[in-house]
Parts: sequence; C-alpha cells; structure tokens
Amino acid sequence: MIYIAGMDDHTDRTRKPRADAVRNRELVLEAAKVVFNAGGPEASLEAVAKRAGVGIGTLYRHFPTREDLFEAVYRREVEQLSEFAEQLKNAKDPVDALRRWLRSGVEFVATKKGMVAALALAVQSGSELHAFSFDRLTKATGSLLDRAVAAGEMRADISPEDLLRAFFGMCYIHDQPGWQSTALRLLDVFVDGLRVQPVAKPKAHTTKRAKPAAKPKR
Amino acid sequence: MIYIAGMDDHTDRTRKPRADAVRNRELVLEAAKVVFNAGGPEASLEAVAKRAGVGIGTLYRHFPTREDLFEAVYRREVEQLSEFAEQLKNAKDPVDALRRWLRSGVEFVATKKGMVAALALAVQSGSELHAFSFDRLTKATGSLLDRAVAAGEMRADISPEDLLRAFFGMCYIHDQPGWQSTALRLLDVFVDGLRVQPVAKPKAHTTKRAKPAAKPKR
DNA sequence: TTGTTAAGCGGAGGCTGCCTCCGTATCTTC
DNA sequence: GAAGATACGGAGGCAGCCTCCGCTTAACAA
Repeated sequence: MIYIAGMDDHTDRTRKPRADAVRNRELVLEAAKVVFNAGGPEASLEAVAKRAGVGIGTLYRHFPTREDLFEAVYRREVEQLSEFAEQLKNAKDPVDALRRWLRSGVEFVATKKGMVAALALAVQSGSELHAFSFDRLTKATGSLLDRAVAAGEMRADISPEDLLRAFFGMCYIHDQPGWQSTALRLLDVFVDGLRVQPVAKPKAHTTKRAKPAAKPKR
Repeated sequence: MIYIAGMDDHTDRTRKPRADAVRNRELVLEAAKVVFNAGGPEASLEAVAKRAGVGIGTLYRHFPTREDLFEAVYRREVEQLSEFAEQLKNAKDPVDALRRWLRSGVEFVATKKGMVAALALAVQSGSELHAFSFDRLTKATGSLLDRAVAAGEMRADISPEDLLRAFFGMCYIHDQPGWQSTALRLLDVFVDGLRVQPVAKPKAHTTKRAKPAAKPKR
C-alpha cells in the first residue's frame, strides 16, 4: 500500500474505527450519565453496562478505570463551566465576576449529583487522566483571578489551583439539606478574604504567608 | 434481688460485661486505628479483624457499621482537638486564637490519615451516630468564634457548623503532595474573610447574605 | 460480492470484601 | 460446680470488580 502524500482525510493509514465500537461507546456514556447522576459515583459499573445493553467487558475496554468513565461523562459539563468563565471575563467588576463564577459552580454541582465526584477527580490527586478537566478549570479560574489581581483588588498569593480546591472543598458537603446556602455563604466569606485588605490590620498577623503558591509542574 | 439505694457502683442490676468482650473491643479498636491510618478509610474490615485476631463476626457485633468503628477510633482524637480549643479560649487575640485552632486542625489531619474521614463523618450528613464528634467540634469552634464575634472582630453570620464545614472542605484535598501548605493558606484567606471588614467596600456587594445560619435542630 | 483479518464483543469465572447467622465456647452468677 | 446468659468465629451467600479468551462482525481489498 502506497502512502499518498497530501491525502489529509485521515492522515494516518489507519482503519476507520468500527461503527459498533463508536456506537457502544456512546451508549455506555449515556447510561453512565444516568446511573451516576442517580446513584452517585459509587454506582455499580455492571449496572451501567446493563443499562447500556453491552457486556461488562465492552465497558471496560472503552473505559479501563472508573475514573476514565467519570471523566468522559463530565467532560462536557466541565467545559460548559469554563465557558461561563470566559463570558464573565468581560464583566466590569472583576471581583464580582469571580464571585459569580464560583456561585454558578455551586448551582452546577447542585443539578448534577455526580458532578462533585467529577470535580474531586479534577482537583484531587495528580494522576494522569484528569488532566483535561483540571486544565480547563484552572485556566478558567486563573483568567478571572488574574484580572482581579491585576486590578489591584485581590491578593496575589493564591493560585487558581488553590482557589479551585477551596471551591471544591466547600461544595464537598453537598449531601446535606441546606448545603447550597451554606456553600454560597462560605464562598462569599472566602472571596472577601481574597480581597486586598483595605487598611492594615490592627495586629499584624505573623502567620507567614506561604510563598506564592508554587505552580505544579506540568 | 433487692435494689439497694445509694449503691452507686453499677447503678443498675445488670450483669457485669464479659471480660473477653471488653478485651476484644479494645483489640479491634487498636487494630482499626492502625489499619485505617495506613490504608485509609476504605481499608478492609476483614483485615482489621484479622489484625485484631478476632473473627469478623466479633468485629461486626461490636461495631455494626463501618461508621461506628470509625467514630470509635477517632473519638479520642476529636476530643483532643476540642480540648485544644478550650485552652485557646484564654488567648488574648480571639481572631488569632481561632486561626491557630484551625491551623492545628490541619496538623492533626496530617498525622492521622484516617482523620479526614472521621471529620467527614462528623461534619457530613445528619446520621445519628456522629452526634458526639459533631457536638464536640461544634462547641469548640463555637466558643472561639463567639469570642471573636463578641469582640467585634468577626462577622456574626457564620455559624460554627459553617466554619467546621469550611475547615473540613479545605482539608479534603489531603492526598496531594503539598496539601498542607495549601490548606493553611486557604484557611488564612478564609479567616481574613471572616473579619469584620474595616471599611465599607468600594462597591456594595449585593450578593445577599444568607440569614444567619439557621442552627440545625438538635 | 466475497474472502480475509483486525477489531470488538460479551460474559464466565476468579477474586475480594460485605454482612448474617447460628452452633459452639466461655464467662458470670449463684 | 452448675446453669444460663453472653460472646465468639467463621462458613456461606451475595455483590461488585476486573480479566481473559473464544466468538462475532465490520472494514477493506480484490
């Protein structure tokens, strides 16, 4: 078989992916979304496979680990969330923009029961697979945070990662009756804390600030 | 059998608990502490039983659920933590006292790998069993918080429960390389946010404050 | 079309952990 | 020492995880 230069349709001489494989992947994803949103992140993978109408083996071939499946299911949602940040970049008040973004995050979490676990995955432990979500969210947060810092309204020693973790932490209590209002309240406090303090504090706090959050190598 | 008033040794006419039962309970607790601290809260209960040198049935009789065991294991630690709060009540600067308490909490979590799960249990979901830990911690937090509020240094619309949840949330990312410094930084920001803002904000934020955290009925 | 072959399918089966149940052993009490 | 209450332990049933491999099917070439 001769490779024809310039033939850029599918640049590599690889077989087209099988139609059934593509279809099944989609079926699994759809089923997983339903099952995870209903039963939480602990839900049985066999249940997902059954709902999708595929064998358990098929599920595992497409998504070798539970986390893979998770990431795939919530990728779209994460993307949505970061797009909202994009929009907010044009808001007048940068602090308010950040605040609003965080608040919208709470709402997001509220509607998707599995979302917290997805965020956990994105924010937590430096495994490989969650890279996408983590990057997206970090960038989204960063763009809002940076603006506020540049405007001189916020302290500069909190990294986007830090903020993300704080956000996540505050949403983590998401299976209590009134968790939403709690989370919103806590986030407000946090954002207030992020503001550059208008006057010197009465007592200089010597709790030494950590050096500006070392960016994770990546 | 005649009940003798004033005989206050064991006030009720019940059998003395069996010696082996008492011993086994202790063995299980000790084993659980080791296993949980090493393997995290997911660790196998059968492993605990094996380590304790008792049958799995014995373990379950003493601690019908995993949570029961958890609570028992970390009860002492929780107590210690709240005692520290007690000491701090005499500190001069109430804001600083609170800050220090939270920070010490981070250290605590750092040394006990299972501690976060224990806190989660205490802070999360209103099941029955965690009442003790939750109460202890709420009171500890409350006493410090109240003092700061009374001194006019902190806003009054955050309940001890809220604060506890925030603390927990920030510790939740406890399996990352640098999580400790992150958590400390985040807590500092949060405490700053809690302070009564010295001057009116440049732009009145209309994000309406939730009504002063309704105390959970209990 | 048809044949070839890589890719994908599915579920049996091995494994681990959860939890219950009950015959047996041990301790307390008298 | 005997009786009776209490606790012990682990077999066994169940569920979920994940792997492995014989069978099926879609893509491609001719």
